[in-house]
Amino acid sequence: MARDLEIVLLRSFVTAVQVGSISRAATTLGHTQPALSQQLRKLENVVGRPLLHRSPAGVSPTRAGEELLPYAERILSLSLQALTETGRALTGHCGVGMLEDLAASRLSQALADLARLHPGATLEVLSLSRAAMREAYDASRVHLVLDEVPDLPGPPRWTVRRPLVWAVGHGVEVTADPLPVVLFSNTCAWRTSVLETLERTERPWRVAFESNSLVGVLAAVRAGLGVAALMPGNLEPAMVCHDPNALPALPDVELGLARHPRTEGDPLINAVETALRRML
Amino acid sequence: MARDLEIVLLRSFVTAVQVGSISRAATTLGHTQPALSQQLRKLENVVGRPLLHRSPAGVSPTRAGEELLPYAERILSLSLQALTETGRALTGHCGVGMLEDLAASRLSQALADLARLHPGATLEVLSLSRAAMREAYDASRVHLVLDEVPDLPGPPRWTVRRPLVWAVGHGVEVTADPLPVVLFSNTCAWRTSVLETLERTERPWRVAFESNSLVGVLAAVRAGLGVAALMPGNLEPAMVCHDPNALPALPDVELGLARHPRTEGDPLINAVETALRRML
DNA sequence: AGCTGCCATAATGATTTCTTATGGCAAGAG
DNA sequence: CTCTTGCCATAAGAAATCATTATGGCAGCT
Repeated sequence: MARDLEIVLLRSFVTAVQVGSISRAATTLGHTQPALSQQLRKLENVVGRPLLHRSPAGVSPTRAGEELLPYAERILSLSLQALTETGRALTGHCGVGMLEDLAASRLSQALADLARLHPGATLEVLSLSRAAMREAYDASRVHLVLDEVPDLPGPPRWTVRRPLVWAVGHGVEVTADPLPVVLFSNTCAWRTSVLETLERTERPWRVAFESNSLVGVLAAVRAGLGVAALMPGNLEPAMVCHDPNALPALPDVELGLARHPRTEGDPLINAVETALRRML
Repeated sequence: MARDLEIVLLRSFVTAVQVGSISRAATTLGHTQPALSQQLRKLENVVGRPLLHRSPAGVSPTRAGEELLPYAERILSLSLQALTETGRALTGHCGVGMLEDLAASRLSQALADLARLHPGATLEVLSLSRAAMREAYDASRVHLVLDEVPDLPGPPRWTVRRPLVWAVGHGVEVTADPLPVVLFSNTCAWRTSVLETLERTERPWRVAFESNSLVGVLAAVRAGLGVAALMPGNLEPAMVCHDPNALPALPDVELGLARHPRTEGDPLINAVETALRRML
C-alpha cells in the first residue's frame, strides 16, 4: 500500500507556506531547520511531486503545492475538530418544568441552542399545573423546575426576582370602574400577586376572562377584553400601558429553580441549570 | 503542543471497527496483531478517550469511538483525494471546433466533464463556418477540429462514420411532391449529402427553410415546415419518421479530427482528443 | 571580500515501531 | 470438567525513524 499522508507533515507544510520560510516555520513549530527540511522532503516523497520552490529568499508553493494546500488545511481542521469534540458531547435526557410565561421567552431558545450543541441529549420543556408538575418531579420525569418559589416542588437552589408589567387590551379604559382583568386560571401564573395588588390598592375589579393558557390570555388581551399581568418579554407593542399611574404597581415575582436530588453530578443537568441561570 | 492525530492510526481504527476484530484488521492491513493493538492504544492516548470495547469476541466502538468514526472516514477520504489529485490536474487552454450538430450532442457534455476534472484548464467549443474555422485553426485559437473530413482545416488524425436520420416536422407529408426540405445554410452540415441523396433518388424537393443555426433548423422542423437530416442524438421524439420507405436513405457522414501540429505532446490536448474519440 | 540568512546533507544518538514470544480470557466442543 | 480455539495485551529485542549538531553551498547586501 502506498504510504499515507501524515498530519504532522501537513502542518509543517502549511506553516512553511504561511510564513514563507522553512527556518521560521521550524522555529514556529518548535523544531530545528533540518528537521523541517526533512519533513517537507518526506511529504514530497509521499505526494510524488515537488510542493515548494526553495531559494535563499525562502520558499513558495509550486502549482502542486497550491493544489495540496486546501486539502491540508481541511485535514488539519477536521483533525482538530475530531480531537476537541470526540467523547465530549453530553448525552441523556433532561425534563425542564417551567411556567408557560417563561417557556415563551428566550429561555426556550437558550435550551434549543444547548440541544444543538449536544445532539446526543434530549431536552423536554413542560408547562404543567402545580399538581401535575409535582407529580412529574417526584416521578423523575421532570429534573428541573423553574417557577415562583412557593410553587416549587422542592427547595430552590437559587432564586431571582423579576418584574411584572400590565398588558392593556386595545380600547380598554384603564380607569374603568370596575377594572376588567384577564387572569390565568387557578394554579397558574401570578394570579395571587395580581389579586393581592388590586385588593391592597382598593381598586375595584372584575374577572373579564380566564384561561390556563398563555395563548388564551394573550388572545383575550388582544381582543380588548381587559388587562393582564405579564412578564416583560411577552408584552406585545400594542399592549403597552401609556398611563403608568392609572394601574396599581405590580410587585416583582420571585422565581426559583428546584433540582431533583438524584441528578446531582449529571453533566447534562449541570449544563441546563447553568444555561437557565445565565439567561434569567 | 498536543500530539496530532495520525492518518495511519485512523486507518487502523476504521478497519478494526469495520471488521470487528483487531487481529483480522491487522491481517487486512499487513501487520501483526500486537502492532495493531499498540496503534489503537496510541490513538486512544492521543484522543484521550477509550475508542473500542475489547473482548474475546472482538471489538466494537465505544460512544466516543462512534463519534470519531465520521471524522476518521472523512480525513481518510480527503487524504486519498489529496494524494491522487495533487499535481495531476491538467492546465492550459484548448479550443475545439466542431459542427453545431455535434456540439449539441453528448460531446459537449463529455468536454464539460473533462473541464470539471481539471479546473485549471479551459475548454472552448466553437461552431464556426468553414472559412472562419480554418482561420481560427491557422491562428492557433482552435486546436482540435471535429468535422466532415473534406471540411477539416488539416489532415485527419482519425475518422469515424456516423449515420444521419430524417427529422420530420409535425404534420409534414413525407410523400409530398416536391418534398419540403429544411437545410443548413451553405458551408454547414450535410447540405451536400442531403442534396446529392435527393438528386440520386430523383425525389423532387424544394427548400422550405434555411438556417446556419441548429436551433433555427430545429425550430423550423418543429413548426412543420419540412424535413431535415440530423444526427440521431438531436432527433426529438416528435420528429421520428414513421414511414421508413417514404424518404430516401441517407448516407453515413464521415467525421474526422484535425489537430494543430503545434499541440503535439500537450497533455491537455491529448486528454481532450481522447475524450472526443471515446464519445464518438 | 566578508557577512547574513536561507536551504540541504551527513553523522550520531534517542525514540519509535514492528516483530516474535508469551500470557490471560471467554466460548465452544467433547 | 478438560481441552481447544480465537481473541486481546504485554514484554523484549531488532530495525527503522527522527531529531539534533555540524557543516556546506548559494544569493543578496554592505
